[in-house]
Amino acid sequence: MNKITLKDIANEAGVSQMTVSRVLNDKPDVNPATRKNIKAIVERLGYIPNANARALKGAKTNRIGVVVSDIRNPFYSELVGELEDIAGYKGLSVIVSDTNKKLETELTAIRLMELNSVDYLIIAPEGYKTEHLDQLQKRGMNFLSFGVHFEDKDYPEVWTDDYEGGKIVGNYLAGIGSKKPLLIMGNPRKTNTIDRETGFIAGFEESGGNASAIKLEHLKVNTDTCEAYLESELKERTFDSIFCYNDLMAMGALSACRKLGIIPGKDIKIVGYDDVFYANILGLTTVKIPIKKMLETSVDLIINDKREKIEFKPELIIRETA
Amino acid sequence: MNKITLKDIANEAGVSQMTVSRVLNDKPDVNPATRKNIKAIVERLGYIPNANARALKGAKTNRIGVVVSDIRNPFYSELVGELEDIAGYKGLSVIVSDTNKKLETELTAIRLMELNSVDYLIIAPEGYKTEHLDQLQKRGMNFLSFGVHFEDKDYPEVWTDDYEGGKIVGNYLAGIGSKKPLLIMGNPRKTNTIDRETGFIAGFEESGGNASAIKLEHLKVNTDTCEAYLESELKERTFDSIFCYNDLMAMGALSACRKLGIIPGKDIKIVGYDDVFYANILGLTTVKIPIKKMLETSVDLIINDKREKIEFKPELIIRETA
DNA sequence: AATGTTTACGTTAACGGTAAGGTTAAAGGT
DNA sequence: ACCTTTAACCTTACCGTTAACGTAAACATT
Repeated sequence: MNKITLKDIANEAGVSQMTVSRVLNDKPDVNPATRKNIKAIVERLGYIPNANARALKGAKTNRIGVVVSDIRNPFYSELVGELEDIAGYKGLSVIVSDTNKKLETELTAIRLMELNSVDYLIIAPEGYKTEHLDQLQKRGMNFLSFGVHFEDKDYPEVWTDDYEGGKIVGNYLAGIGSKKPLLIMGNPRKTNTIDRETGFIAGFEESGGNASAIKLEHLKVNTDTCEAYLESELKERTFDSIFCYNDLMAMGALSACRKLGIIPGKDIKIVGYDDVFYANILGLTTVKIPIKKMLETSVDLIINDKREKIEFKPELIIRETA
Repeated sequence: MNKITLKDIANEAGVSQMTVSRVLNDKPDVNPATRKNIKAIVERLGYIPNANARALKGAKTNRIGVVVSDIRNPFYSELVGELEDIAGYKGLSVIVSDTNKKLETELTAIRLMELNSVDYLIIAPEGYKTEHLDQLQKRGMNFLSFGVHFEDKDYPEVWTDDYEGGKIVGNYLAGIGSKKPLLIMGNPRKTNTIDRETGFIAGFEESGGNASAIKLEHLKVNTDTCEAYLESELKERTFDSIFCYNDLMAMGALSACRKLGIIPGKDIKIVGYDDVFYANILGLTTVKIPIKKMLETSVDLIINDKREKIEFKPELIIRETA
């Protein structure tokens, strides 16, 4: 690769490297004329400062890391996309890593981030374990937990009220006359799952539903859609509505319906979670998470080192499937 | 952040930094016993080598960059996801940047990559301009153009035959009796667009269609779906099939159909391009691009510095919408 | 005229790692 | 017993940048 260094600029301008460095970092103690001249040379030669050398000196790298569990899940790819927008405006590079069940654990993903010396780190924690987050905190990493709330920890966090999210769905489905809902949830050890479940049950009862009629299933989330399961299950019709842990699973349900000739919204009610872009395309009723605002808040918190916990509220988006 | 350095390991082991370095890089001239001991200490202390210092010395950073135009487009997020899988196995970190029309151009994205001293760079070029790619080549960057074929350039490339892709759709739609197809394409200056168009026209005629009946529209790609356009257009029914530049646009068409009560596959034929995950969910007939194989090939080419151009063949996936 | 003050630089050392070359003690050869 | 070889280290210098400190000249102050 091309190697234009500070030295080259300094030689060209007839000054020391330090003076160039000062110009580049907008520091004082430089004659305005010299400054202007150096800037012109930098421009002309197309000099790009070496981020590695900077990082080595302990200066900011302007890199922000995100750890997500599956970039192919639209919720996360939208998250990354939004973050890139926001970060871009602030001159930050985004480094993405997904934990991707196969080999990599969240821990190795985090190591990767440290390796690349990110200034900030946003983690959408997959699990319920917090050891690695505790470690991060001890080591002084400027990170934030996104989407998951750890009651007893003092990490900075930005998340949505999952209990409330479940509840508005429970209220709604009971309200439109569902008697036997099926909940297709994800990992039962995640607080997100538990909150959405218990919220749903509470809401369903509150609006006159019979909680004991609720059927609960825990399936793998992500790209493993619940399609296969549903195909067999849908035939028996032991339920009249489905509430899915996320839109991806709901899309699996929609797909199964289509194959079986069951019309969502009419024959069966289906509700997802996340309000992903495709939910709109598909007419999927879902729970919207204000991801853009949450990310703006997250970036604000993290770059200004505000150690706060901020909860957002979800919102029911009613479309055609329920 | 925690700062365990080579020096710390060296002190602990009672050897010089260089010896530790040799162990870490699997180089010779170290006593097996010493090597074992050092490895144990490294493990125990959880030492992570500083990638910046390495990069500064001109060593490999093990970072691979990808430049895509919109991570929210499932084609690209799947691309990134696959790449992370492949790269992960090889111990590479992936740095993502999207060019994201708003501010950032492809050029700044590329600069970002240089800034972060990636060893390799995969670019899915948005435009038809090649100056920045030429520059990259001159500067000796190890990059590869993904998905776009530049006939007269000698960049390494991996792409699919877009002409063929358009042609199989043209053949197919004429074959199932479409008389008046509508093509909804993207940027008319991209070779991808042109090839898919001309391929379609050729295929349509080849299978007995009347090419002059084809209606052609160029709309913005990406998240700006063609929904609004279609809603008004679909009412008049001046066409009996739609071939979209990509699945995202086809999903917009599907959505418009759903809102207007038009049944895809029955009332109108719809074909997309890319065979994104959601195409399967939606039953969308589309053209499949062997993205996984292409990426494996890309990574192989780029890390082994093979300067080749490799073309892949697309495949028609027939589902319910056509 | 001698002494502070300010401005605009330059010098040095360090960040953490590695390539290149030097050093030492033991082993081997004659 | 002396020389050569080799294994297994160590030392030095440098990658590009910047913090901290140093300094010379210009100007102001008494």
